[in-house]
Amino acid sequence: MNDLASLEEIKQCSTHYVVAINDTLNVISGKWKLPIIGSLLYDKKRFKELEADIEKITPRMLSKELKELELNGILKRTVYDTIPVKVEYELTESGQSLRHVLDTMVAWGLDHRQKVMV
Amino acid sequence: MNDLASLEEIKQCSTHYVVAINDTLNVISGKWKLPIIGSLLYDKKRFKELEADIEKITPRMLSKELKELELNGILKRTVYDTIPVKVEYELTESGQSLRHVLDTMVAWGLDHRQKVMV
DNA sequence: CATAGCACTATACAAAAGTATAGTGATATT
DNA sequence: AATATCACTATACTTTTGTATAGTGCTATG
Repeated sequence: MNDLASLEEIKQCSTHYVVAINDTLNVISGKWKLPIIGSLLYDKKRFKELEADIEKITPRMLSKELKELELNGILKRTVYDTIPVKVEYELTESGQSLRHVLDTMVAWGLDHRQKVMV
Repeated sequence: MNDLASLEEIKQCSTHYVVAINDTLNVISGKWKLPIIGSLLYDKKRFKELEADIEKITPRMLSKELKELELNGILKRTVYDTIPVKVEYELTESGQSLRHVLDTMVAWGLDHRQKVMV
């Protein structure tokens, strides 16, 4: 194994890392994803409940973000065949497992704020 | 302690959480922050080195992001009084400690990709 | 029969983030 | 004297992200 080959390996490896980090980032970044995930961490909720829970969000944004989160496998949408229809949103296993990532971010955020405020 | 009071406490507490998470997100989100931090994880580097290291970044973006990261206490800028001037960028302790957050994000990203790809 | 609630969608617009391209002022090299 | 290097900055532009406002089709209630 020469230096160039191992350099290539390092690059490919760090590329994989960056891809994985970006997968995670895409799921939680933007103005509304975190509030939505936060609101669903302990309960399933309906559209109107989310809308009431998350201050200032418009139905357009809520609808858009819910679709994206569903596509990304973070939440599950269930339509009940009642009248009027009832639609429920709940986190998937993946969505629930974000809790660990968020905890780590809370810890870093608090620690960093304390370091910077000295 | 009545129900309303404890609800208020929960809200305030989760607000603190959200603030801490956003502190962390602000430091790593955007197109170029992660590549820059990644490039500095193992070495201090000069402007031109970073520019060469990070494919397709423009000097405008590099300069802008470096400024922001410095302001946020993630990296330290050192100017050497040589001719021509030499400017070095290196991660602060806070910057280095991001490694743990990034590791958690890598783990979640890989795990999630595997779950979704089934 | 008007009004309200549910779960959204449509259209137009504004703000933020990122890109392209060129240029600065100092010195050093050919 | 022309060209190159370093560490950027300036200006104009495009793309992405988010906002504002109104409206849809359904049914239930007063």
